[in-house]
Amino acid sequence: MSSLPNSLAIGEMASRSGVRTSTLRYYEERGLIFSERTAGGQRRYAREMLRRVAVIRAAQILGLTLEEILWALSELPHARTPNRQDWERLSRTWRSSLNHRIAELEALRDRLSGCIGCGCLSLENCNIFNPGDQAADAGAGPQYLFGEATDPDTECSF
Amino acid sequence: MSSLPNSLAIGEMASRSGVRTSTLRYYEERGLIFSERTAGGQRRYAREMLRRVAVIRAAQILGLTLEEILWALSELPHARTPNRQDWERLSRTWRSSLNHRIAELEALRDRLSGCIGCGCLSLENCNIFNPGDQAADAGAGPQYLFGEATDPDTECSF
DNA sequence: CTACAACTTCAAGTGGACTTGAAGTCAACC
DNA sequence: GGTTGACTTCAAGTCCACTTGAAGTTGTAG
Repeated sequence: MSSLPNSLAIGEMASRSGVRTSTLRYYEERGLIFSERTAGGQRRYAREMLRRVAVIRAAQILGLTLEEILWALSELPHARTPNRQDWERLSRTWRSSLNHRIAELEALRDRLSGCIGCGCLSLENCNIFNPGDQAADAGAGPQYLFGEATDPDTECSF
Repeated sequence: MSSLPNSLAIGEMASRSGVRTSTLRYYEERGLIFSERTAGGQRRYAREMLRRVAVIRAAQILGLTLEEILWALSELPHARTPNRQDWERLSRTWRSSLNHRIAELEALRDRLSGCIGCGCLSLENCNIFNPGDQAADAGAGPQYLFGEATDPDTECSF
C-alpha cells in the first residue's frame, strides 16, 4: 500500500482518520497539521499526524473552533514529538471544559424537567418561556435558562 | 411605552426576549414566528410570540437547527394558542434528546479521563488518538470516541 | 405640527468549516 | 513505458444563522 513505512499519503491519512482529503488539506492550510513533500510535490504525513487529526476531531466534539484548537495545539512543542505529559495537559484542559458543558446541559435538562412537572409551561409566569414578561428590564434575554438570574416574583424556577 | 396592551412592536420584542430585531425579522422570514401589521406596515407581535422566541432559543441551546425547530413548532396547533399539553409534548421530546447529548458527552469525558489515568495518550496503541492504527480497515474515522466499536487487540478503552 | 426615534424592505456581507470543480501532474503496477 | 488512480493547486461555491447598510416611511412625545 504505502511504500515508505513511516509516512502516509493523504489518501491513507483520510481513510485511517475518517477525515476527507479536502479537509486534511484545509487543516494544513490552517496550520493545524503539517506534511513533508515528495520530489513530485505530493504530501507525506508523519504517522503522528493521525493522532493530531484525532485530537482535532475530539476537540471539535467538545465544541472548540479550529482557531481555539490551533491555539491549544500550538502550546505543544513543535521542536520535539509531543510526549505523554504534553497530551495529558491538553486532555486535562479539555476534560474540564467538557465537564462544564455537561453541567450546563444538565442544568437545562433539570429545569426543563421541572417545568414539565409543574405545568408552568402553560402559565404566564414561566420564566423560561416568558423571560421578558416578568423581567422586561433585567437586561438581555432568557438568563433564567442558565441560572444566572432569579426573579423573586416567580415561583417556577424554569 | 406600547400603546396596544397585547401587541408588541419589534423593538419591545427584542428587548424583552434578548433577541435582536434583525434576528426577529429573520425568524419571521423563516416562518418561525408571525406578526400582524399596523396600517402603516409595522409589525405587531402577539404576546405569545415572546414565549415562542424563548422556545426557539432554548431549542438552539439543545443543538437543534432552525429547520428542526420549525419542524417541531409546526406540530403545534396553528388554529389555537398552544396549551399546556402542546408545550409539554415539545419539552418531553427535547428533554430526551438533551439526555442523549449529555450521555454522549459523559462517555467522551470518561474515556478522556481513563486515557489520562492510563497514560495511553503517549502510546502507539491508544484508540482515540490513533484510531486508524489498530483498525485501519474498520470503516471511517475514530469510532472509538463514541463507543460504537471495540477493538479486541487493544487494552486502552480510550 | 414637527422632530426624531423606531420602524420598513432589500441586497449584500460575514464567519466558520468545509466541499466542489477544473485543469493539470505524479507514482505504482503491469 | 504506458495506463490509471491518486495526487496537485486555486478559485469559487455551500450552508447556517445572522448582521449590516442604504434609502425611505411611520408613529408618538412635546
